[in-house]
Amino acid sequence: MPGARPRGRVTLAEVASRAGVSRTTASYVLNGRTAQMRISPAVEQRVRSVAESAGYRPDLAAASLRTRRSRTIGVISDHVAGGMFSSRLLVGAGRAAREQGHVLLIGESGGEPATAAAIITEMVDRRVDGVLLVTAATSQVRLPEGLGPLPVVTVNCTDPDASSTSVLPDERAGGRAAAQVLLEAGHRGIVVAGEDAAPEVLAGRLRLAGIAEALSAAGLPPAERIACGWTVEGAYAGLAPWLHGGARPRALVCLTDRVAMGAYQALAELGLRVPEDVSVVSFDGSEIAQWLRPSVTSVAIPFDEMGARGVRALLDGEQAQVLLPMPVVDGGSVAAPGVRQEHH
Amino acid sequence: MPGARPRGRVTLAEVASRAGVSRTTASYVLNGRTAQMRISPAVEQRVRSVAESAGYRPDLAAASLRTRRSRTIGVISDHVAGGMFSSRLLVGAGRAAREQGHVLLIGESGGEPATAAAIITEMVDRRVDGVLLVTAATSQVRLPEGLGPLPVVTVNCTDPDASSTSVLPDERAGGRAAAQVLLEAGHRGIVVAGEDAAPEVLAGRLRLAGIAEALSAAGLPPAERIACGWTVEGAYAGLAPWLHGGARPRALVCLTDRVAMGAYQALAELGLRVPEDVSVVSFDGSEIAQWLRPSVTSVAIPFDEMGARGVRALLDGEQAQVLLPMPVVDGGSVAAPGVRQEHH
DNA sequence: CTGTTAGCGCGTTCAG
DNA sequence: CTGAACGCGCTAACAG
Repeated sequence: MPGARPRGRVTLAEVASRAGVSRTTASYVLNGRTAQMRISPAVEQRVRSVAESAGYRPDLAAASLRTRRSRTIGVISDHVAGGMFSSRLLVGAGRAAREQGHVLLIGESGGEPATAAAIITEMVDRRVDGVLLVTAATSQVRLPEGLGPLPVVTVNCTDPDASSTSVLPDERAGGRAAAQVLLEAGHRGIVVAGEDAAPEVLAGRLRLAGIAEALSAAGLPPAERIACGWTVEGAYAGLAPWLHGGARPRALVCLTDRVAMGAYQALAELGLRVPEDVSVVSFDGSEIAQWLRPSVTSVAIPFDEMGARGVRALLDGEQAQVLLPMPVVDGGSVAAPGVRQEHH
Repeated sequence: MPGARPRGRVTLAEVASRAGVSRTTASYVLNGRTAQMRISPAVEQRVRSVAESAGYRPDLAAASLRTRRSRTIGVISDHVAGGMFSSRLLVGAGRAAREQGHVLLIGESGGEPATAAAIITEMVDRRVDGVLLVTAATSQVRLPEGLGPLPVVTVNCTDPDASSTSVLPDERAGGRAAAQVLLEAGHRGIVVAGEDAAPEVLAGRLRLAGIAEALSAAGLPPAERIACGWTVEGAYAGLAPWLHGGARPRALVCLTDRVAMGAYQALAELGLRVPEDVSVVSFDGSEIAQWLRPSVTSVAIPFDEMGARGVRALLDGEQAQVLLPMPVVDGGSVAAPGVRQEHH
């Protein structure tokens, strides 16, 4: 059929008239309500094929006006979009949203409450169906005002009252897993490098708790702690003097991959090899872990999955605190204590 | 005034009636069309204050139905959201969009044309005002179908006909800048590590061209090339044998920060120090550059700015190929050739 | 049973 | 400065 180019958009009225039915009937057919409306299969078929061949797409603005829903989910984050790998959360969330015909509206506050408030206003104005409140670091956040009765799921964070549904990595189990990797390799004396200082950041605390649990369960004393922040520079600055002072750890748990990178630098400076001299395990499962030489075994934050689960929880109206497992990504940084290689 | 809680939303009709005017008048006032409609200042003031105190917010779905605009921008990317630092583009784009009362609708195709098509459909259905087509790597892309007459700005990429407005980093000038840093430090023999192989990736080619230009302008012969991909592993695997074979470069340009990281690993293995033995400059300006020890001087991709410029170009209807400067982020990886430190 | 008429939702805008 | 129509899909009430 020549000249049948689908120029412009086709309205429901047009589909209806071409199919020789009313808008109402067309609407019911296309929304799958033929059963309760007892519409004849013949009519249904006709409407469907017309809609199909005309490339009919409902105008979501019009539908939205009526239904007060927009098939749109708002994602409000502090530093997720710009984050090194937390941004993967957006990928998982986007995929899950698309599977249900939804789309993501994003807004990054940069940690500014005023910006967050502005973002919320914009999203509410656009009638988002729900909001994902996301943080780059596992933490507690106060639910911002202005969301009204909108469904909210907090991802990688909880609010103080734990009143909302939340999706979090199981950091405590992750901590146990990290320690377990070293224990199973035969290590006994484990040193932990990293900070738990920032009071609103939960990850450090929980990871430490998990490590402590695993050691305790194995009948071992608590691990030695080297406080050295969360960063590459901090880790190097904290560990280098300690090592220069003669410390010779055999097994090191770094609380983030960045700390592991700083640790590698400090160890290399002393000529200590991974894993021959020191076994290392870290957290986050970021690309950094794989880039180190040898790659470091890391307990991964499942950002992708967190985003997807957050969206599903939102759309399915789930009411729960979801704890997602943190998979151990094996690297080449762990070995049995074996024979200690001596050199200077 | 007690009990004046702003429950639910206030409609324009309500504002109008409270102010004792028609919806029309209220609409004109709130849209700033008082001048052309010759509305009295008194009425204007009254409407404004009522709207303000009632916390009036227009229903964008309704407005959208009429105006066919949504104050929403679609961002369609391949691997930006999950990218290590290209995700910063979303931050810049979001900020610029918000400044103009717009919001970002994102969709990541993962490089799948089918997914991209689905995303486009969803965005068109939601009447986005325009689309930012973004790639994580500087490249050429064919404009996808289905966008119809929607304004499109390509960011970090161009289409083969260069028909659309595009925003790109000035990779060629960046290449010149990288070489310049080494030339100004007094280096003459420069080696380039990295790949230009992938035909659709422009960055490598342009960076190389810029480097060649700078060397040529300085009356120097072309740089030696070590092809070793774009990755940490690739760079290490490519450079280590070369160095073991006795090569002793004094100045190295790495085509990405990841290559620089691999280069550092290979250099360290040979006991070659940066910058005493080898000066290193790289590209991307990612966080990796700062984490290396010493941090590597890197020619940065201004992702943040690219996102912002892309949005502005879209909203202002700009028609041009924008080339953004790539700032040199100084690190501690460059020194004068000076006295060569010998050791093994 | 099968399908239609009619009005809603809310801001915008043309003709008064 | 106002009345009324409009954009488009949804759905309660109703007729063939």
